[in-house]
Amino acid sequence: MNGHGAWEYRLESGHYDLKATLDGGQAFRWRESAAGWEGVVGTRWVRLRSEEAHLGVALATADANGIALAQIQRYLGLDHSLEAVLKTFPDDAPLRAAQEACRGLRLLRQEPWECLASFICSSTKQIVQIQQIVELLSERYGEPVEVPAGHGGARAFPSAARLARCTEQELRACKLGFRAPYLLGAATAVTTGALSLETLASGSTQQARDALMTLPGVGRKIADCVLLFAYGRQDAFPVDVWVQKALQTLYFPGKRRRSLEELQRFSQRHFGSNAGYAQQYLFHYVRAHLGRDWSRNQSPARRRPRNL
DNA sequence: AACCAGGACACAA
DNA sequence: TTGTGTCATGGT
Repeated sequence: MNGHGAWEYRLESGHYDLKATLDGGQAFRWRESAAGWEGVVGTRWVRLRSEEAHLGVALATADANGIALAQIQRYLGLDHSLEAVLKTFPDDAPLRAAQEACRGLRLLRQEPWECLASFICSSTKQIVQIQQIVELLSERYGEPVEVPAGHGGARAFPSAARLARCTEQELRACKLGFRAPYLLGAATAVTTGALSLETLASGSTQQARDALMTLPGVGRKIADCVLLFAYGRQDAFPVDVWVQKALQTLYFPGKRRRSLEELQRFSQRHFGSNAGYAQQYLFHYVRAHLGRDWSRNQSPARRRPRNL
């Protein structure tokens, strides 16, 4: 244990961009402090700090048998080679630029329920607002987890069973708005076993997608987010407004507007065996480096004015 | 102060 | 199939 009541470990990681990965729209509970990125993985408080070629990992309790570290390693996507993944990207200008701009960005492997619930809350919300919602849900309905001495409290993301016992009004009070009945319905389906999140790990991606899409509030995009960010399905390719604009502008510049379905098909055949990774690189690239004006001015998806 | 946000859904044509 | 209005809330 160090001087601040936490147990310190390390994970070999190569260069790892914690901000891009933990604060880039995959997960919503990580906060940066002076000592590093703090969050909860499962029922464990964790603080991460990026060093030269490894990650410093601080835990609230000793990890005698290495189980905690193994879980965190998996969560961070360290059990696969980033270098090998990037080599499978097609050699085109947009992806080269995205790779250059996103060094050290990785895909996480989150817990399915937390990921699913978070993205049900995500529709038509900015990332900062999703973070607020997810934090409110955790504060009010999550179980407390152990934290280092002198550290403020922390809670796990609430279980499906706990959220299923909430009323729609209680969820609306967490700023969910029209998404409240969606989350309630999904929590109920998962709790009763109408949908088993465990069995989605086996079977084809399409089968898992169909199963997820039976849940209220879960369409193609949110299903693909869960498949990619929780189940590691690289053939999932979530197309949100940003990715849609990125694909249209970078791959069909000045051409007629491609429908969502067309972009979906293009992505499947163009980006190869790690399409999901490419998607996250494009998403992060256009958001972080091209920014908001780009989305306004060149948006081919922008709704045309009424009365015209 | 408008505009838009890691959409889904019911409904129209 | 493809296109629209609606839903709730607040950041920029």
